[in-house]
Amino acid sequence: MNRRTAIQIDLDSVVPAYRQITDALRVLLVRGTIAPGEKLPPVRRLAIQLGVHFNTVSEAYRQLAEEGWLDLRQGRGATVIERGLPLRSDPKKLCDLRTQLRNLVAQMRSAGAPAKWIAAELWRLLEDVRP
Amino acid sequence: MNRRTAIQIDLDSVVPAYRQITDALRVLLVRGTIAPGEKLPPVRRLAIQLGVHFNTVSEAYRQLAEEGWLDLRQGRGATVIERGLPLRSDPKKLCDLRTQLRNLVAQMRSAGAPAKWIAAELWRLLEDVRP
Amino acid sequence: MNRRTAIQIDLDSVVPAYRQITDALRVLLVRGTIAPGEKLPPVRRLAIQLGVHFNTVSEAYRQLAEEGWLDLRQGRGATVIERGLPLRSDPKKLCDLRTQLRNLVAQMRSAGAPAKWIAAELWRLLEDVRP
Amino acid sequence: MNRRTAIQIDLDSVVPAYRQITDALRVLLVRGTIAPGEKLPPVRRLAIQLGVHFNTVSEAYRQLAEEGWLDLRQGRGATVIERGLPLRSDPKKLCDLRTQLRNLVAQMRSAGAPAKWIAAELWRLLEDVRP
DNA sequence: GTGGTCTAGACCACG
DNA sequence: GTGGTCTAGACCACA
Repeated sequence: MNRRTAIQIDLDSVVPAYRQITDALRVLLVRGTIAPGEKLPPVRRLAIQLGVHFNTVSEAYRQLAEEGWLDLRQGRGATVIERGLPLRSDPKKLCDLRTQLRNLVAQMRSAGAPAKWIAAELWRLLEDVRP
Repeated sequence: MNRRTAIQIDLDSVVPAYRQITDALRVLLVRGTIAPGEKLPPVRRLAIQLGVHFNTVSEAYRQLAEEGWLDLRQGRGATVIERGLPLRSDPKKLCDLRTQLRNLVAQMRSAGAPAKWIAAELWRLLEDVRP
Repeated sequence: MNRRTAIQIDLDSVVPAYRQITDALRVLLVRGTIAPGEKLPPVRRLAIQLGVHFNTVSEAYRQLAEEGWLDLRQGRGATVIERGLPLRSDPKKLCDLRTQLRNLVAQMRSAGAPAKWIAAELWRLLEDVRP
Repeated sequence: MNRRTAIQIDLDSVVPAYRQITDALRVLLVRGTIAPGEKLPPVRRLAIQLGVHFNTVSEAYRQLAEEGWLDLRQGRGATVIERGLPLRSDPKKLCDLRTQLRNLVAQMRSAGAPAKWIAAELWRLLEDVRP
């Protein structure tokens, strides 16, 4: 994990630290910036880098392991699992995420974002993620 | 509020009831299904319909009032404010929502959704909202 | 929860406190000593009674809720769910428990327990549980 | 140790490897499948067979030696000790194992196992062990 | 006043 | 030296 994959978190945010870490790493994983076979830094090291308790990083890793991104074992570190996208599809979760997307779009519109702007944002995100 | 604008909530969901109500109403407001000038049902009536405490509905209305959708003066019920989209733009909030969108897209990809599917979903949502 | 259902835990045991609580309560639930519809004491009160942190009790309740014994909601306490035995059967878990039983019996034999003694113990347990 | 006494472990299990080995061997020892006077395979050979570090196997052997099953003197391999069942009885340990049995039975009932099924399982295990 | 979340710290398990 | 467990304490969400 080098400069290319550095992540940053905001301890003053209402979003819990562990979730910020999970989210940041998931983006890097989806995008392929962190490739299968690579090892993530040890929980304690990353914790020091980010200025958080190691349990906070640990929780983030555990969640990504549950999502099928990491192989996480005692004494063996955290390794990114080899697998191609699309991963195993989880219909129930997808339905839930679709609802979240609907609500998020409504919030964006409510906050004054034009439909065009939202569409443009999404294009950027999907291109980012495509390869 | 008639059949067209009926909303439904799931009391067993992990999403708190008041947020389900806020979200559902916001979608209807953004879409224009509930038009400016209309009155929302009285807190107590909607509460009974949904099977929740009236404080729960009250909280939902308050939040929508804060977002600029409702006029909530004492004893006069909740009236949808007259205003055209786009509303006042809130850059800080938009930035935050953009981050949420990024993470949501990563989660969808992580859950096995093809990029095309995500794009199609968003299309539907934006068209739904335009007219 | 009265004298009949009082439980006791040993803080010096190698078995974690939360598991001792889960185990003790599960026995009472299986046996029917704590009946469906009853309310368990609030986490904080039981915690004080047992001399542990409320999170410890909380974890125990959560686990029992996952097993389908409790309805556990914010602000509404912990209520024993109405349902008849046998509950929904979980084959994978049962297979795992069978393996555990096999190993436990081997350990008992290894510790010097005659086969007859083990059988007698089990009879007592099953009779206890039957109604 | 031949085909009859081959053991298998699951490296993906939550149960640590060394415990799987201890448990599997103890069952064979209690059952008499591995007889007194026999030699267990050398630590390194078994480790390779099972795909684990030899320390893992070593730990398993040590534990069985503590339980009085193996003679483990340096350079002479692991020999099964001559002794008849019942072995020296350890009341304190038995009490603990009885508690474990009680909790295991409750878990089985909780997972949907009928009392009859549990009894049948135990029968099989005890008969298996008797001869 | 209920249960729940998040983070912290001491200690353990495993390789 | 790796990740993991258990308990604690401050604070939050909900009714």
